[in-house]
Amino acid sequence: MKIATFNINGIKARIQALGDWLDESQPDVALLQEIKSVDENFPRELFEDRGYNVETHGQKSFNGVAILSKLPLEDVVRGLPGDDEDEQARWIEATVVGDNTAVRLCGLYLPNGNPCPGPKYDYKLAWMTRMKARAAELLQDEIPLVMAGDYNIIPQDEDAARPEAWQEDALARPESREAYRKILHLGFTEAFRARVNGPEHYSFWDYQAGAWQRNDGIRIDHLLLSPQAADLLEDVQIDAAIRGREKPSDHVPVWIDLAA
DNA sequence: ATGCCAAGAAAGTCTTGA
Repeated sequence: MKIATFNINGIKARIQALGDWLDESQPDVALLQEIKSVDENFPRELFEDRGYNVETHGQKSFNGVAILSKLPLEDVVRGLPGDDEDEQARWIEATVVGDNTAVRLCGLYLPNGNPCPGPKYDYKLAWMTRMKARAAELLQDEIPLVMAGDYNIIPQDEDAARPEAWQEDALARPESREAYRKILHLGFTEAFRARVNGPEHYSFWDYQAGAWQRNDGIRIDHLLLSPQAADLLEDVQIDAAIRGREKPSDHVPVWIDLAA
């Protein structure tokens, strides 16, 4: 079961690039972030025509997450549980049933948190505390669980081309990394680092200052696997070349293959 | 790089991103 995460930075602006990538990459599941669309305006027929089931959790202008899946999507949850006041669309869950096992999927768009310090950074850290509680709850089911998306976290210095430029940034601050590790330490395996060591592996390049051409990137899109999911991991890749195409997102897809 | 590019909402030029 091929499961991808992709921050598309606006569905309207990414119809061509996203469609081309889906046709080539043929993921069974694609967890999308920053659809920047309300549910009613999401062009679901573009994906249904390709054989995908579509579930969205959108909002006007900003944020918004979606799941595309060739397998039926069951037990959909929209919004990160734990705060009824939170109106930002950053979390969606669903279950798919593969040939060998069911898999619980969480698609997430973790808050950026800049500028920090400040209220946006407080929101980021509070959101991560809430995510940890939800993750702990889901782990109790002891079925394969995949939490994938734009974490807006640079886990370690080797995950940035210029780590010194990010030292004071909400993506790399010690408090951010600590909150990320607290989630990991519930028992998750970060798929990419389970398979690939070393620097120069990125999932985001800024549109400005020729960041892509200079490979001035950061790795902030991650797939976290529960123990039951980690045991099924067969492959993990970053589709970096997508970033060099016409009208790209500033993020690229990251995907895993699970023996599910 | 405390905003070089991009997207969205809107019809000016903001806000947001990371």
